[in-house]
Amino acid sequence: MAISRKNEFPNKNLKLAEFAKALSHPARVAILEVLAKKQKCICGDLVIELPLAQSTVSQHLKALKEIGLIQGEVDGPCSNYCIDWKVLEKYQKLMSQWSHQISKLKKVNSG
Amino acid sequence: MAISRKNEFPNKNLKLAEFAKALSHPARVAILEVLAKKQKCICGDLVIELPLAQSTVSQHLKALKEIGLIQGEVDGPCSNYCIDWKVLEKYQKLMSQWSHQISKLKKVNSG
DNA sequence: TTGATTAATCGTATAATTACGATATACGTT
DNA sequence: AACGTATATCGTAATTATACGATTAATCAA
Repeated sequence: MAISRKNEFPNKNLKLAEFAKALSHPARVAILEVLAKKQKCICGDLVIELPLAQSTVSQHLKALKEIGLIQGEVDGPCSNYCIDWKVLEKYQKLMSQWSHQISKLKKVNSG
Repeated sequence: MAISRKNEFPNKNLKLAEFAKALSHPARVAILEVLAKKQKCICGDLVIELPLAQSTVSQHLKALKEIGLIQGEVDGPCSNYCIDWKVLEKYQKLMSQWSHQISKLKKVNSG
């Protein structure tokens, strides 16, 4: 992809894009839904629910963890995953504010 | 990426992921912002505003066009781009509903 | 201690994304 | 007709993402 130019964009855009990227695969959307429903669960539960191999699910979990949307605590041989609501809500607010900002500009222009 | 498994996920998740993917690069977020502000503009205007080559901007425009978020109409040697508000608002609603759905599950579990 | 279970990581293959320059195409102007 | 302008597309390179099997590591049970 040659050298990335992402850093030359404003930080707010970067943050929004980061969140969007986390949701840009249906598996990660599904993982967040399952975690929200079950409050917490282990990787194996997700492997049962999703049409993906264990290693692939683990990879998606890692991606969600890396931007802070979920946390994993070791519990014996398992890892209990759960949503970090504070972080998720921060990103959701960012997305919702962006949506409103965009929509407001529409009204300004058409009015 | 081997064979994609995306089609094995529910359609609602696919649609959300599709929208998220469109916003997963800060350049595309910025393009939508500029289009919202200016109501419509040509590719050259965006090239001035963004730290990217003309061909790269054109590629991002194509991606946004392919999922229907923007439209482009030929106007002489230029192309006038504008947001398709109906489509954008449909996606925004999907995102907002998903956010609420997730947050509601949090309350159910913690209450 | 041996064996079973769970999940993270490694290695790897393939595909998609991002970026740019160069070219092609289309239109307007002179 | 010839030239300039605007942009889409092509070709290409580098990077990142997605997917899986195999291995490793860690824990628990017998």
